[in-house]
Amino acid sequence: MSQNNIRNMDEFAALCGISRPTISKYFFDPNSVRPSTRDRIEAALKEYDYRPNIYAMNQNRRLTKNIGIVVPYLADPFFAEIARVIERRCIDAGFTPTLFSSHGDQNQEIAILDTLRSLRPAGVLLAPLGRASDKAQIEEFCRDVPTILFDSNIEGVGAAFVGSDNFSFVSQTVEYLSRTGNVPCFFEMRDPANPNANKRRHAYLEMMRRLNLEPHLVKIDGAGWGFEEIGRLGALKVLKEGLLPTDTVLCSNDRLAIGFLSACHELGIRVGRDEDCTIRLASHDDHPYSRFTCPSLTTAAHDYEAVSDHAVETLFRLIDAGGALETREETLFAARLIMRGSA
Amino acid sequence: MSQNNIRNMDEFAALCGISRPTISKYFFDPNSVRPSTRDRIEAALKEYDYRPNIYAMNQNRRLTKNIGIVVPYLADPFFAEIARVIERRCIDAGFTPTLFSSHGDQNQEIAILDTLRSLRPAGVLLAPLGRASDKAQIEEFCRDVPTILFDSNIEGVGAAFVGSDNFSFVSQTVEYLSRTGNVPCFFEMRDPANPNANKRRHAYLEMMRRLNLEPHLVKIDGAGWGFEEIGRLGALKVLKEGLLPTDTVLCSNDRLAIGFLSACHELGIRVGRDEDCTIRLASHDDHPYSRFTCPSLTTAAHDYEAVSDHAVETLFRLIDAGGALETREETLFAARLIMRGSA
DNA sequence: AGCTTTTATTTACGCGCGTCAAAATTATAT
DNA sequence: ATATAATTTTGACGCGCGTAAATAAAAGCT
Repeated sequence: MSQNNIRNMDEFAALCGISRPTISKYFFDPNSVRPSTRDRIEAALKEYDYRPNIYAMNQNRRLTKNIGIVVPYLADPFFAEIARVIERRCIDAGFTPTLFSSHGDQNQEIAILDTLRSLRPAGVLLAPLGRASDKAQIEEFCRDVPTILFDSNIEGVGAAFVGSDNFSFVSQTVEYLSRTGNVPCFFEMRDPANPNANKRRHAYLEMMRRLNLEPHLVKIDGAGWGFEEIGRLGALKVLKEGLLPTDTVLCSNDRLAIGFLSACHELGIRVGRDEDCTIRLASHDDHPYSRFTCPSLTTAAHDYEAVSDHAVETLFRLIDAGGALETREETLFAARLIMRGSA
Repeated sequence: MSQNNIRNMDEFAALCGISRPTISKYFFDPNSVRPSTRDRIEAALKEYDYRPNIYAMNQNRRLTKNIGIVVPYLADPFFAEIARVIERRCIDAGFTPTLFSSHGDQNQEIAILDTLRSLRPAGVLLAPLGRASDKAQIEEFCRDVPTILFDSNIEGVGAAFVGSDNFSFVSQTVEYLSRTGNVPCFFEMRDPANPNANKRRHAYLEMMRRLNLEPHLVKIDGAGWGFEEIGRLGALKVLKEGLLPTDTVLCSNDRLAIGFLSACHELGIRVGRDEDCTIRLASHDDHPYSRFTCPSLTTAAHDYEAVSDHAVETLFRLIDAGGALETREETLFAARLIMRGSA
């Protein structure tokens, strides 16, 4: 690699012995030039280490190669993990992903959409905050920018939704718990931030109806995204006051369950399938930490890869199609029951 | 807010009744124009909702308002949290932060630096991978771009380093454990990815020497960033084979400790201070989940806020100073011992 | 060899804004 | 009121690249 004195594409083109428009074409899509030309450019690229100025590049392109990835709460390893996979796929496809986290805050989510607008991305993968989202703003954004929603759906908004099938999650855990032990009650936040929580409650009620079992909802107080602490405090209250209707608890999600386990430990209550255990606990999501809790969590796992891959593929189709699909697609992936120590 | 038909700064300037160079000046720094002018611009801004094209804007600016934030592993909530705080500070100061995660991979880290170069950021806050980093590349990057290292130091690289004082962490935990119980052994990975791990080992050895106690290092196998699983497998091996030299264990970091607790639970070993417990366990970092483990983790806490704030402030000073500080600064913040159930 | 199709070159313009210098205006101080 | 300093306006150029149309060259085919 020689000294990099190349100031612009003109100079690089001269060094290549190839005209600038062709170089420009190459950088937009390396396959759009003849293989022999491509080889010559890439040989020169190796030698001179030139990179076009991204600002000048994106200024007048019809379409940038940028992709926005927005998650509601990055401190949740679940989202960190899914963002990682999506990012990888975008890079491999020649795009430049940028990751944003709303950090559980509506204003931040709106600010991110605003920033994204000015980035003029080819497409956006958006996991909305859910109940806390300003739906009108998101809807307007989706009209302007090709967007795929994931994880958390907003009816009719965005070109497609890719997520998990909440009924598949809950039906499997309910079926397993009720088959192998006592009737499960459903432990959840009173006002869940995420629409998946509501779907899970409905799925629980529906499953209990089908199994001809009496449903019990245990609703706990708390707001925000600190689910572990909310679960812990809620469980402490419920356990201390003897409000738990059954000895089998199904948490709406793993983070609540982690808090529940913590409360049980504080109170000396043993959780699990063993003889000396008084509570069985299961949950949903297969949070990255759920295998390291004590006891490890029985849970229903997202198909991370499938959700990520399908979201990205749908976005690429959307981009190729010029920003609109024929109909709004909704794709849900089934869960996989993971039996561990807690139930 | 009226219809946004404004195509460029010229049109907006015309609507404002203010010349374009002044508008341009305003967008670079709102305080650089007379208050009355600023008010007029901001009134028009409210009415017409214009935003300058960031690509055209950054193309010829001496300095962009971009700041790069790079963390080694975003699926670790510790980094997610610190990134969140740093991001907030940057936005409040009028910068545009962009978050990158190396995902524990050297090639990704290098690719990120490459991307950052072409973003021409005003400054970068970089938490390197550590041992896995390509130091030569990082060094070269730091020569070109004003960079503050945080969390994990590389001697002599970057304009400054901001992190935690590992000796403060370990001295407090060692002192506490040995004062209130048995001699602690030090549980760590054989080849730690992070330089802090080495500093912690040295601090442990030094503290044991000072206290006139015999040190015991327990080194476990494993590579990568899945510390919980590495800790779990290591603990299973050590516990099963009776290789633990003392009943008091000090883990190098919380994520290893989470795995250790998991192993103990699997083996029916009770951890904590109570009579019926056979092991006491403490650790370092105050990982966001450490208060929810069973038992909750006694640990030494980073001063998140102080590290984030000081890193950001140092970066701003660096930017103001034109990209170079007189001398390379190293700032370390002390830990705070957090006593919980595990020891 | 002659034809067609594909690909590259030439030439030229424009994007939206940063920036500069000189002139004009406005605010502040005396 | 006048001088001085601070700010804004005017007018103009350039940044690095996208893109378009006309032309030329190369490749593929018969």
